[in-house]
Amino acid sequence: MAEKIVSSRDAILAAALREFAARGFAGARVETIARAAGINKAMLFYYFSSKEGLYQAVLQEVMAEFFKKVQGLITPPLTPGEFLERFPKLYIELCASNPDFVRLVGFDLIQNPDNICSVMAGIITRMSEFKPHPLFEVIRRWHAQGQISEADPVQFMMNVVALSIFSFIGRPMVEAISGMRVADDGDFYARRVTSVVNVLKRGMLK
Amino acid sequence: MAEKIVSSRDAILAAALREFAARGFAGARVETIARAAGINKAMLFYYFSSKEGLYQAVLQEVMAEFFKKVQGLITPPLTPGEFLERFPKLYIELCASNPDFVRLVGFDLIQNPDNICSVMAGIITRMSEFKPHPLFEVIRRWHAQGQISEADPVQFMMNVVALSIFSFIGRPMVEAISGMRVADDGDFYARRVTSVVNVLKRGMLK
Amino acid sequence: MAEKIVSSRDAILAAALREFAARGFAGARVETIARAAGINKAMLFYYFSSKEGLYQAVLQEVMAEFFKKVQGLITPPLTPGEFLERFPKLYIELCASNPDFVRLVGFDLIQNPDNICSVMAGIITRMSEFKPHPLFEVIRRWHAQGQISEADPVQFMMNVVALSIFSFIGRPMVEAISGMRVADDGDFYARRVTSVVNVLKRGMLK
Amino acid sequence: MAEKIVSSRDAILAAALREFAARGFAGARVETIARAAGINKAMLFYYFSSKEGLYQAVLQEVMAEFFKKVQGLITPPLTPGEFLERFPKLYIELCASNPDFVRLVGFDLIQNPDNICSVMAGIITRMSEFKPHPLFEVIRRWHAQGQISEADPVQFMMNVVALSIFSFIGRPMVEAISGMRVADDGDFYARRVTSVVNVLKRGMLK
DNA sequence: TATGAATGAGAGTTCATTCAT
DNA sequence: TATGAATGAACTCTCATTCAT
Repeated sequence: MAEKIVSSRDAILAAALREFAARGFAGARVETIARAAGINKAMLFYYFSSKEGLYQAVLQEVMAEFFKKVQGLITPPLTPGEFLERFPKLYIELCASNPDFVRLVGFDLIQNPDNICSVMAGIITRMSEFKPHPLFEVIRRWHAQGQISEADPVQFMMNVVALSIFSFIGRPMVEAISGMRVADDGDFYARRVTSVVNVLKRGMLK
Repeated sequence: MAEKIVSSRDAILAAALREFAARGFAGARVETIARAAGINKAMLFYYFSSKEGLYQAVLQEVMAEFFKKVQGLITPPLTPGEFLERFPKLYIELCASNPDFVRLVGFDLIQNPDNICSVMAGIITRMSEFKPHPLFEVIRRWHAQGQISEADPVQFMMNVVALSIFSFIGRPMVEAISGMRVADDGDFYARRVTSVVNVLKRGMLK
Repeated sequence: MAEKIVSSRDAILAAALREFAARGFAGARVETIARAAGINKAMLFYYFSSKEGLYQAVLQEVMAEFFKKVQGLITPPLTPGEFLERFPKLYIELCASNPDFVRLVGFDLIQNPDNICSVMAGIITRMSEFKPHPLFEVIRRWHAQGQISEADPVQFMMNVVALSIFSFIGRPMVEAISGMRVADDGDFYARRVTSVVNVLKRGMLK
Repeated sequence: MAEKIVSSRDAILAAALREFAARGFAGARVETIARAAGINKAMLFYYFSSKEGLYQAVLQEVMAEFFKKVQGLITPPLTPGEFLERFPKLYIELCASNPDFVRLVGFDLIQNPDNICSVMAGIITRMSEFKPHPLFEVIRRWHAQGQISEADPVQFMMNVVALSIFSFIGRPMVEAISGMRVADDGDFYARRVTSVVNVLKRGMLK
C-alpha cells in the first residue's frame, strides 16, 4: 500500500531503538516494540530471532550510521586547531539530534562494555577509510611537532570526547548541584560547543 | 547475634548496590540480591517493602555518602587554581574506588534523570554546609575578578565534571576507537588526573 | 522439471516420516519437515491441509507398504513350522531396514492405539487377498489338528509378534540391565532371528 | 489442612506421570499438570526448574520404584524353571497395574533410548543388591550346566521381556490384524501369563 | 525477625496456519 | 504450484510479591 513507506523490518528497528533507549535492554518489552512498530509480536522473532538479536541489530545499525557521519571528519589532513574545533561541534550536534542513540550507547557502555567495544571494533574494521590507528598516529605527530601539549593520544581523545558527550548524560547532575534547570535546546548546545572548543584549544594547543 | 557483624538490612543494601550497578533496575533480580545478602527473599520485602523501595534506599545511601566526601572540598575559601587541582583528583579517586557507585548513578542518569536529580537535591538541602549556590556564587565571583575565562558557572562545572568522570564510562569507547586496551589501574588514573588538571588549568584559568 | 526426481508431495512425505519417527507427532515441527523436504512451509498445507492430515497420510502410506510386504507370507498354504520360521525372519528384517517405520508405529501404538487400529483395519479391508480372519482361522485349524499347543490365536500371534518386534524397541532396556552394549547390525539381527525361531518352534509346536 | 494428604511436590509428580504418559514429553502441557496437581504453575518450576527437569524426576521416581519391585525376584538362588515362571508373572502384573509406567517408558525407549538407559543404569548402580552382572552370570551358568538351550544371556532376556511386555504396547496391533477386540482385564492378563510361561518353558528349558 | 511455599501477572518465544502475490 | 510475510493462540518460564508459620 502507498502509506506503508517502511518495511516491517525497519519499523521494528526504529521502534526497538526508541524502546531500548528509553528502558534499557532488560526494561524493554518486546510486546511494546511490536505494537509501536505496528506488527505482530511473532514477526519480531521472525526477523530477529530473539530480543537479544534485535538489540544487537539495533546497536549495529545505529553505531554504523554514527561512524559513517563521524568518519569524514578525520580523513582530510587537519591541524589540531581545526580538529578541536570541528570534532566537538559535530559530535555534540550529532548527539543532540539523536538522543536515543546517546542513551542506548550509554546503557551499553555501563552494562557490558565488552559488547559495544566489539561492535564498534567490527564496524571500524569494515570501514576501510576509517582506520583507528591513523587518527592516533596523527595525534602523536602533532605532539612530536610541538603542536599539542598532551603526549598520550588516549588522554587527548578522552578529553575531547568527554567534554563533547558529557552534556547529554551528566547534565541532570550539574542541574541538581546548581539548583538550576538548563534547557536542552539548540541555544544551550551552541553555548556548550563554544565552551568546549575554548577549553580544548586553550588547554591542549601549544 | 554476636557473630553477625553486619545487620541483615546492611547486607541487603550492599548486595543490592552490586546487583543494581551490574544490571540496572530492570535487570536486577530480587532473588539474586537476597541470596547474595544471605537472607530470605521475604526479608527483603520486610525491610524495604518493594524492589523500588530498595532501589531508592540504595541510591539515597550511596549518594549521601558521596556528597559527604565531596563537600569538604568547597568549604574553605579556594582559589580557582586550587579548586581545579583538587576537585578532579578527589572525584576521579572516589569514582575509581567505587565503580558500583558510578554505574548505578550512570544508569539512573540515563534512564530517569528526574529521579536522581530530586534525590541529589534532597541530600544537598539536608546538608546545610553544602549549599549549591555558594559554589556557583564563588565561580561567578572568580569570573568577575578575572580569574577564569568561563562566565557561565554551569559550563564551568560541566567541563570539570565531564573530564573527571568520563574515564569511567567512556573508556571502552576510546579503547574501541584506538584499538588499544587501557588498563584501569591506579597508574592509569594517576595519568588521567594529570591530564585533566592540566587541560582544565590551561583551558580555564586566566 | 526434469531435474526434479521426486515430486514435492513425495519429498514431504519422506521428510515427514523421518521427523514424526524421530520426535513423535507433538514433537515434530512442520517447519523442519518443510526445510528437509526443500519446499516452502505453505506448500505442505497446500498438499496436506494440516499437520494432522500429513501425519495420517504418512501413517497410511507406510503401513500400506508394510502390509504389502507381509501379505505374501500367509497366502500360500503353510505348515505352522514354516510360518514360525518365515514370519519372524521377514518381520525382523523388515523392521531392521525400516527403523523409522518401527518408531512411528510405536509412538502411535502407545499414544492413540485406536487411530492406528483403524488405519490398519482400513488397509486390511482394502487388501482383498489379506483378510485377517483367514490367518486366524488357519491358526485355529492348526490347533484343532494338534499341530500347535496354543489354542487361542490371539495369544499365538502375540507371542510371534512380540518376539519379533521387541529387539527394536526394548533393546536399550536389556542393554541397561545387562550393562553391555549390543550393536544393532546385521549380525545381531541374524542371531536374533535364530533365537526367536528356536523359541517359537520349541515353545509352540507340538 | 487435614484433607491435604500429599505434598505439592508429590502431587505434581503424580499428575506429571499421568500427563507425560498420556501425551509424551512434547505433547504434555505444563499448565495441565499444574491444574491436575491443584497447584500454581509457578510451583512446578519452583520444585523442578523446568519441564525437562520434571520429566526426568518422574522418570527417575517411576523407574526406581519399578526396579525395587523387580529386584526381589532375582536375589534368591533360582532354577531357570522358577525364573521363567515368576518373572513374566510379576512383570505382566506390574505393567498391568501401572499402565502409565509402561507408556512413559515406551515413549522414552523409542525417542531417546540413551536417556532412559542412563537413568536405569544409574538406578541399578545405586541398588547394591541388584547388580546386573549377577543375573547374566546366572543365566550363563544355567546354560553351562545344560539347563537352558539359549547360550546368549542377552537373547535369553530379550525373549523373556519381549513376551512379558508386548501385550501392553502391541495389543492394539494384534487386535487390528485379528479384527477382534481383546479386553485388557485381569482375565486377559492371566491367560497371557499362562501362554507366555508355557512358551518360555517349552521353548528355552532343556 | 525469619523462612519455605505459594501466587498472579506477564515476559519472551514457538508454532500451526493463512494471506497476498 | 510456489513463496515470504504475517498472525493468533498457546506455551514454557520468570519475577515481584505475599502468606502461613
